[in-house]
Amino acid sequence: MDPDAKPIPIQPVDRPAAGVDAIRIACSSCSLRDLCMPVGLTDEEMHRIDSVVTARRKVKRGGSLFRQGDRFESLYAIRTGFFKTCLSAPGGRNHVTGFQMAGELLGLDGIVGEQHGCDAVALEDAEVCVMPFDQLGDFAREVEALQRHLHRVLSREIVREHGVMLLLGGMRAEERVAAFLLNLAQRLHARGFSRTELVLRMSREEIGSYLGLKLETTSRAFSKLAEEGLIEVRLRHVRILQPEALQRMVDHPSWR
Amino acid sequence: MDPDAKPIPIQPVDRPAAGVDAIRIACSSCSLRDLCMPVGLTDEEMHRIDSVVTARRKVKRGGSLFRQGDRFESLYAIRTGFFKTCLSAPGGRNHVTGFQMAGELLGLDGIVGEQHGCDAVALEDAEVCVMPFDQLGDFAREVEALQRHLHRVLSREIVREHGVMLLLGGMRAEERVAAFLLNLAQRLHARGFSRTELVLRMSREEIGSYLGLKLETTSRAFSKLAEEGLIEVRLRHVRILQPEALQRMVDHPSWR
DNA sequence: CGAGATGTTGACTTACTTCAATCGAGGTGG
DNA sequence: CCACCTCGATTGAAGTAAGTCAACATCTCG
Repeated sequence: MDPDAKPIPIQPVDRPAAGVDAIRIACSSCSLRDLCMPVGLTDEEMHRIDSVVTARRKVKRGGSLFRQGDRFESLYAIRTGFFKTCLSAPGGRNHVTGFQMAGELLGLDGIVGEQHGCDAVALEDAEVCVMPFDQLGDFAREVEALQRHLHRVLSREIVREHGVMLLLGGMRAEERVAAFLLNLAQRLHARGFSRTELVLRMSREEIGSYLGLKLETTSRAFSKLAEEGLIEVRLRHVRILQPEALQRMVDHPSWR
Repeated sequence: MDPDAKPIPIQPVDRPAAGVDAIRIACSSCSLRDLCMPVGLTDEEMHRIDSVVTARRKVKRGGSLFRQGDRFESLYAIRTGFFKTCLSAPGGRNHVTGFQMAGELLGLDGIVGEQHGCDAVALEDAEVCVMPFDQLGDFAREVEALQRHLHRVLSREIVREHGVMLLLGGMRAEERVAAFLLNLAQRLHARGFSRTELVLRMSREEIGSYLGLKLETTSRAFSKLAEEGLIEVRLRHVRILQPEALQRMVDHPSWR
């Protein structure tokens, strides 16, 4: 089920892999810099950050970057690919707590307790930057901008989860799916993709788990939204036809 | 509806209020220190923290410590009393995101965005320590232990919300209430109260909002648990009769 | 091409909501 | 002191959204 779980080769910075991707690891020249890192760093500070991000790691589709209970040592910044984070509760049950894309951080819930609090599974072949947390902390004590950035990233995750709680606590199936699609589209758009056309990387079951719905209910909600002319769906391809109408659903849910 | 919303008098450290509570503000001599602050600080560092916590603030039952949209300037550590945090979504709807008690921090979701992301409402007369976040940050850059502590507090909140998402996403009413009661009892017990006997500070409606249930459903769940002999309920007084059985409900929910 | 995974749809069941009536505790004023 | 009121909690009956079970369609990949 999980072909390449743990022993994934680390790509050291001073010995880049051969081939097309043999680029030196450097945040200073990374196109995602504005997403992961604070803006307005001096060259000196930027150079220092380059020394914190020591390695990259590739994760194949279906493989885990880390698992619940693994020793926490690093945060990971996604360079390419798409992840889900999920909790495995006792009894074989499983709950998706989020989906993450390029430029977003993984592992924040591991800081307390020294071990990862969830699984991070790649939904497509992915590559991440490894950021040893001790070094990140050392550096954050020297550079206020980085410290502030770290605090904001943590706080943003708290706010994001508030939104999910709102969704789980008081929206009906179609509204949840609408919120999910708008959120995804907005994040993809911030990365230069279409605001209205998206390809889902996850199954109906994974979406359902995230939204607190069964897969059948999720599927029905997609169909209903399509029937109402708000979206166009064919399997994992979704086109948002009436973003304002979807937004209205999210802003004015029918109860609570 | 809200007798003392905004203009609550600040109690400066160098001019303590007259009367029984005329104690110098000092984390170093605070009984809740182990809950709010990292352990193992030197006297010097402890003294420095005392200079960060510059003021206390009293909030009457029903009053707000801060409101969604207020400018974020400080974190607050609860000294006495009990709070709820709630999001007011457009349309007059309202959702409780958490309940906080002595020794816990309020305002973490305000760090990103420079403004508070929720309302913090006192469920009983309360007093908090005001910790200006800029100063806290300055100090965290000097003392690694404080920095680590801050990171852990933020991370812990993320983990806590994961638990709530699990609850909202996949448990039935009775299981949610069981989880809620056990969590409350555990936190109260860590503060020296009984592990089995508790007085709820919040209404059925507020509990329901937190758990994603209507107040009637919440009430029914309480009654059912009582009927099954797991708890004893009289209004807001709850006695936990079979903690293990409750724990089993939480560990082995019937679906998802 | 065929097998297995993934997605859709229908019929039925269930858990929660909704609406409404009742009860009891706490507070106020005659 | 008690009648009265209000608010929160409880309980019942009816309605509904989502879950469950199952059949079928469609895509993917060896």
